[in-house]
Amino acid sequence: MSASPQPHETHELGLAQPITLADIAREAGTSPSTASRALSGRGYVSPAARDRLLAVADRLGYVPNASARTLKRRSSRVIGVVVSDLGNQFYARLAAGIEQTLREADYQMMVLGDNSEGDEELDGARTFLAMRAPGVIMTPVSSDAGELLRSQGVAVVEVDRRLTEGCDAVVIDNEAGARAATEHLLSLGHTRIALLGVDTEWTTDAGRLAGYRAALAAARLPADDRLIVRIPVHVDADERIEALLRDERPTAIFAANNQLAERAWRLIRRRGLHLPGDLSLVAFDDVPWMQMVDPGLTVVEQPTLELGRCAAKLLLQRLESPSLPPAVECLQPHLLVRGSTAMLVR
Amino acid sequence: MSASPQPHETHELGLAQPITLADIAREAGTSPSTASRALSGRGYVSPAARDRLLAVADRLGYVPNASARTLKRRSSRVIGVVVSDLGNQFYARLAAGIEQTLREADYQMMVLGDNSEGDEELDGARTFLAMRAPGVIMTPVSSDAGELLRSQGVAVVEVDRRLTEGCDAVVIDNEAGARAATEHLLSLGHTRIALLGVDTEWTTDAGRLAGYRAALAAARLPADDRLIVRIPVHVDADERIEALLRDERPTAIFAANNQLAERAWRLIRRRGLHLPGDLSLVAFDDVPWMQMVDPGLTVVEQPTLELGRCAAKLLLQRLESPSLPPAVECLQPHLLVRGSTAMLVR
DNA sequence: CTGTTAGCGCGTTCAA
DNA sequence: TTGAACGCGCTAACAG
Repeated sequence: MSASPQPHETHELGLAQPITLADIAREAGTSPSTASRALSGRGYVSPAARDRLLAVADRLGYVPNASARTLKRRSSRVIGVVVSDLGNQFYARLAAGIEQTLREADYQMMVLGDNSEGDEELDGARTFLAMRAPGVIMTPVSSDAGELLRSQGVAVVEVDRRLTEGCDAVVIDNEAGARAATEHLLSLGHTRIALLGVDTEWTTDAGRLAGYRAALAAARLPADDRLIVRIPVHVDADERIEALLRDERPTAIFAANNQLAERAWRLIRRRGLHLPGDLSLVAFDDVPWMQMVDPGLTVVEQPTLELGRCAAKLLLQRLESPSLPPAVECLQPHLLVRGSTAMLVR
Repeated sequence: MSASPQPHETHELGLAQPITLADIAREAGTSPSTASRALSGRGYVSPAARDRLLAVADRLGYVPNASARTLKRRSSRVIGVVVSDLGNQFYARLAAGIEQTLREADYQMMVLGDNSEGDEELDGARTFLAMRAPGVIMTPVSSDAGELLRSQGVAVVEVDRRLTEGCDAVVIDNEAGARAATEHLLSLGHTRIALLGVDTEWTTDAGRLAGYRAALAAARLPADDRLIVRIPVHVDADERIEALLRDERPTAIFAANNQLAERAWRLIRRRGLHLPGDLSLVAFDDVPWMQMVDPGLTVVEQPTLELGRCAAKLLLQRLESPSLPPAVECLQPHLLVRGSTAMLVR
């Protein structure tokens, strides 16, 4: 029966190969199946046997082989997350929100960054397919990845942007946010308001552009196309912004994301222009530096952490009930006025 | 033989179960082993068979089952990374550096955050053990995780901090950096220089403290313990910093990491103090906001991305040659003077 | 160069 | 309540 106590004092310096269910079963004098039931907590095991097994497992530092389990169960506990850029605080925060609710449900998060590149996104999808991830959350670049995933039965939720019809998604009310920003500027007397955006058809950019336009239209102001600067992904924004500053001289700028806001802010400063005296600036998405600079930036704040949490919840729900109709959540941003916007003095 | 062409027009809306090596072998009229050899590129396969196999695999969108492969090979292509806080730009950048060189070597990175909690770090280690990760890179909190990992034969490299003797590591020359910062302050005439650090025995904090002390000693200045504020992890720094500002009034502060620098900066501003007129401030570790605020912060800049790259390289090397003696790389930081430090006016 | 055989570690029948 | 047998998908021996 059970062998001698065997202190087994840690530090098995050699290439101690991992102990398996069979090992602990043998040590506890049961069959592997019983050990499996005891340690995975599914199926009947007598309390006595369970205790014995648990004790042995603990003593030997048993770590279940995730690959074997995944292979058998045909699904892992890893949820894939693919975002545009992990270095951007917006996406980092989004991931933090996701991670938080995922770990409460005992799932592992694995984050990958595409660089807003469809190819890398597709690679990521394949990685998650290979790992048999039951679900993936992404800020979609192209719909290829999502379609591939869904065609293989993995649950997908799109977050921040919405690209695929019939897919779970959680987004921000971009139009409302952009409209609020623009209206704020209009209320301060600005009429030459520039929009700095990304040139894509993503719902984020399209929505923010629409909100900007709507606000102008409501104020019966014509939209001046020269004031609408839409910069393609991966194109250096600085030139375009400089040209705007130099040639068009708006009295106010609405920057549609934190990245563009940063570029604009730096160029404004480099040019020796002052906020808000020479120019007003509003950013979509609040990140820490915007509160630290002087004057602080007026922003459209988004509930970024909540965005992530919500996406994770949606995914979890989908995993439980695959046949539910697709859900789309829309969270509200809100305007936070700081010092970078002021009354237009003429 | 091979069945009818089968267009297979995507959108297999059902729960299309993943296709396996057996599927593509059957379709190509070979045995699974040949298919394996062809697709994994190890072992002899006739060009003809290979082409056929590759074509079928491509057509069917074959994605190898990572779990099965890992189970068989007893090792995965996933390298674990565990850092203190993914939200901190320092760690984010570190991870970016790691990811970069890892992917060049065709490894996947999986990042986990402990919150400078030994427990969470240990959980992370178990996760990677479960996944059969061949190696792990970490900013160590306690040596338990590393020891567990190494006892199971997984390669470990410590980065930023060094905790375990005989372990590969890549660090910054903390002492030199701190000394440069303090000397800079001394050269400006400051004598009441406070140190804001973390209260641990980690090499980062110990090194920075030592550098600070060494500079004072070299200037034949006594170290005033009331000016040395060491804040334990997870303790709110604000109170301690406020007390320092209120009760001790140093003329200069050396903040030993970006986090503490941010807290200090905010409190200084809230108190209505001006940099560098009322107080000089130097930070260890440069992050973007430090250049954006006015005045910009004088910092000890570290090659963070390179730190990550270097750690990954070390790991890769260890994986190739497990028997090499442990290597410890030490990178040099350097002082970058901006506007937050100035001559002491009395 | 190819196919057959066997087994990685685990979970899940099914009988006992 | 337990154990024996099987198979998840892939790869490594070994024959052929």
